[in-house]
Amino acid sequence: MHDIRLIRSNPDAFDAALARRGEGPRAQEILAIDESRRAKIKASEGAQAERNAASKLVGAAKASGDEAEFERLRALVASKKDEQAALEDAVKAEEARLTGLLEVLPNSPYDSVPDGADEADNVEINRWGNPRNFSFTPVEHFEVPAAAAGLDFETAAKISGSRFVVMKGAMVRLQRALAQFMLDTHITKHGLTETWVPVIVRDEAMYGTDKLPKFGEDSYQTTNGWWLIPTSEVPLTYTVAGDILSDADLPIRMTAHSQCFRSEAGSAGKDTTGMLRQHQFEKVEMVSITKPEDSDAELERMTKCAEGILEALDLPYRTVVLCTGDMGFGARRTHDIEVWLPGQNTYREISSCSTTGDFQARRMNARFRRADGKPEFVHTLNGSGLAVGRCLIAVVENYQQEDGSITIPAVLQRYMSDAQTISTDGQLI
RNA sequence: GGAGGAGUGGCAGAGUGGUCGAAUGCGGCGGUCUUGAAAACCGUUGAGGGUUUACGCCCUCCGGGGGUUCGAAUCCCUCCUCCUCCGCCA
Repeated sequence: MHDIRLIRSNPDAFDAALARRGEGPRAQEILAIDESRRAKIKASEGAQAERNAASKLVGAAKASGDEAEFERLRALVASKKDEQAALEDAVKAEEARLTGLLEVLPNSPYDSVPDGADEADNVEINRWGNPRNFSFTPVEHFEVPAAAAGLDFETAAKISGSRFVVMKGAMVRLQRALAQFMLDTHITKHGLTETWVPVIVRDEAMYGTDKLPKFGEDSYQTTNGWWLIPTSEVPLTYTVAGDILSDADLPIRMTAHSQCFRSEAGSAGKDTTGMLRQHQFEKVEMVSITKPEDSDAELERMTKCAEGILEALDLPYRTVVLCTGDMGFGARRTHDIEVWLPGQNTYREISSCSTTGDFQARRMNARFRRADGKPEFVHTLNGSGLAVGRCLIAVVENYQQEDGSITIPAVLQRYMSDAQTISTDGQLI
């Protein structure tokens, strides 16, 4: 949510930021409503003050036995009450209009974010590792025999439909190993606190993390109105909703491993083969809550945490800063990490780390207090560390062998009974 | 699922129709005392909004929403949350 005072104090900057995200100017319209809203607040409060004053005199008139005065004041209070009620309704209507406008406007990008229309305009800021030289033509993950032995899309379709998978044997073991390795690394090396959260949440949590009202169709809702989380960013970030934290509590750094659910509305026909884009997938998420002055450094730190996982797995990647046109709704700056997929002969997104500044904090009223200071909004950041399913794909494709087997990355072997290979028929050896 | 009970300031906890944004205690902050600290004593200490150059003034908030009343923390309705007991259950 945008800060109305900021818009008031610099409407041109607000519109300029919107323009960078491809939105038309809105400041004039917003400020007109704001002005009308404030005028109505003034009128409403004035009527309320008069009502309060008269109301105080009623008791005194009654006590002194002045029945005429008592009745006169009573009538006055009653009329002021009606007047005030009408004015207050007008205030609420204006506030609803204002909120309705603001809550669907995307966050303002930082100056450091490159302008651009789509992913073609993203700017690479880091590249690590060299894609392996294959003595054969590498194939996609679902075509690698050792992986194909454990991936069953037909059965998944029978149970649930398209964009689901049933995994068996070594594949699931590998996925579990990856998640464990990511969590353990974040906990022991990166200092994040492992957190376990609900995957079913209320409206408020979705709204507070800017998934509602605009992106409801991207997520699933239960019949009683709860939402299946599209990412554990939602429950993790919402842990601090409504709180006034002490500055000594910050930063808060959390990590969670959870199932994520996405309807993938609008991506029909995209990535339909394999398990790159699923309705249900696993993700290890990182969320940080910081003081405003610390969030830029925290984004760098978080990005490094995610990159560290890929480096430990010896998977080549590049990191890009998303341009204004490719950035998500709530982000001020986003780093995407793209892992090399030899089967697709390209880099594909495996992590996205964003700072929202105080955008989410305003929506969920998450604040902190410095010694002797007034409450201030925290900054919130979120990032994948990493998408487990996509990491599984990356391991399969990068570690595939000519005979159809898969070599297990060294750091994962201890999670897989010290096996070194997944054989062509899907056995650990 | 059934039956009860409860949600008040950072925390604990009074307040059951007006003088209550709210006693008291703890905690925090400032001060007196002290070489320093502790103790004791004194003072101070919620949030949001409107308005003002500013000092300040005004409005709202006692879990959320609605209602009764001249007047609501207090009465009524409703929702949410927590607790206790029973039932069921991973």
